Amino acid sequence: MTWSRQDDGPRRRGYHHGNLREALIEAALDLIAQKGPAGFTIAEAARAAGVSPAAPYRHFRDADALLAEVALRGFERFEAALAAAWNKGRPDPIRAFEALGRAYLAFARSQPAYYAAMFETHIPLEAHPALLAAGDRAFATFREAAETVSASLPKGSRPPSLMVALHIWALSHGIASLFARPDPARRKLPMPPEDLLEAGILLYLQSVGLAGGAAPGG
Amino acid sequence: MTWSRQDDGPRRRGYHHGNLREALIEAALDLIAQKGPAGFTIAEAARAAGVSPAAPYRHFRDADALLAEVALRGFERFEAALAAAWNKGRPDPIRAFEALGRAYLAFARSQPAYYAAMFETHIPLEAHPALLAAGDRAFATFREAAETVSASLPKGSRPPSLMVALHIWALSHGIASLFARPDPARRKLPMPPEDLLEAGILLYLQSVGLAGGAAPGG
DNA sequence: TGTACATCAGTGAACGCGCGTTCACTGATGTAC
DNA sequence: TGTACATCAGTGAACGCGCGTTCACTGATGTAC
Repeated sequence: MTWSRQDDGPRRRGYHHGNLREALIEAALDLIAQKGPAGFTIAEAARAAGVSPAAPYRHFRDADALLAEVALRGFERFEAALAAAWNKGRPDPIRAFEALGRAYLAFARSQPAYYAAMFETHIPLEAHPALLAAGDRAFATFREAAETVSASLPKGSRPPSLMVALHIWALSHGIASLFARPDPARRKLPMPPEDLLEAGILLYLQSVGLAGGAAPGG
Repeated sequence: MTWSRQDDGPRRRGYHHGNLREALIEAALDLIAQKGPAGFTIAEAARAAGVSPAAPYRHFRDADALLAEVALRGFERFEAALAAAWNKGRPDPIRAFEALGRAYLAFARSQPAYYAAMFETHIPLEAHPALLAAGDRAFATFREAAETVSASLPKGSRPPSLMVALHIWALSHGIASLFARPDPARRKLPMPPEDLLEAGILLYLQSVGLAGGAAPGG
């Protein structure tokens, strides 16, 4: 027996938590993952953080403010994941674009709590400009990819790169939401969602003259 | 002054409501439209229907059962709207396919409560096979459209019509969810979502050889 | 280095509220004869 | 056509519960001097 602490439970702490803000965000993520974005309350997050129900109000005005913070961090991670996948267009722009799409699905699959906070909480974007901006930064990777790919064409025949970016974003988002999210309401597919998306991106890029090669079979 | 009733409020009724099941579904739709799918309770729906809080339990086991019924009806209406837009491929398959996409967006725009119940309530599809079936029937219109359009190509060069249907469904769903739904979290576009989707469908169909003509500008 | 003090971050008790759910009940409706 | 009776679809009161939020408070931390 030693005099040092022997605690298994949540790190014993003094009167002050020391890191409550972070702990609440983590707790919110856990709760969202378990019960969906609706099944989360300030009180339960406080309980999970081992703190009185009044404590969270020192850090967040209300539940929406906490959710908005979760969504904001989600967008930041999302942006990082997308940028890493795009990898400045290496090894070549078409393959990097496909990797970008796969990263979208991978995020929806592996971070369903973030994904739900980002896309299903109906937080008014006008009231949270930081959230809107973070979403735009994530989308910027699609824009950059579209521009890079587009630059390979002669100037006169380039499709509007904003349109290309929006189309591939929407396609990725649709496949992620319908087929990739780990959710009891997810629909089953006779193929991996990744394959479906990859084929879609390739076909689409061909149609705007940005990729050659034969259409992928299925 | 007459002896006939003069009531403005909810139709005066006797001890029995007579149509409570329907009234509860309508009330649920209203509540979802006002506060999102989470801001709906059995108690409030009962209140809206002018009935005691215990009455709904004669018709629905719990809130989820009521929500599932709303989603089911949503899919039925959705299917009807999509089938009407497709109109058996008239005037010609390509234009009918575009009309199908527009109908998708129109539904998301004009029936946000149904749309939310159908796609955001996370009702386990395995526990509600009727719901899954209704969703499949709605999707069947996309399949039919893809098959019809595909049939215009010589047999050897037809793309898999299931793939085509899934791609256009996902694209429609992504655009509807991100840009078309009337929602405080909707993102703004520099163009009508309908135009974005129409261009996307046309480009995609071109890429699989199913539509000719120049790419739409932007 | 020590001390006084301001500020910060948490406590815990309390409140009103609305929800889900149950229960024995009762009024209305439908049906057999 | 009438009557008895079963069934159905509501009532309303009650319960326990957890949430959001507030309040005066207090322990801990940081800082000025």
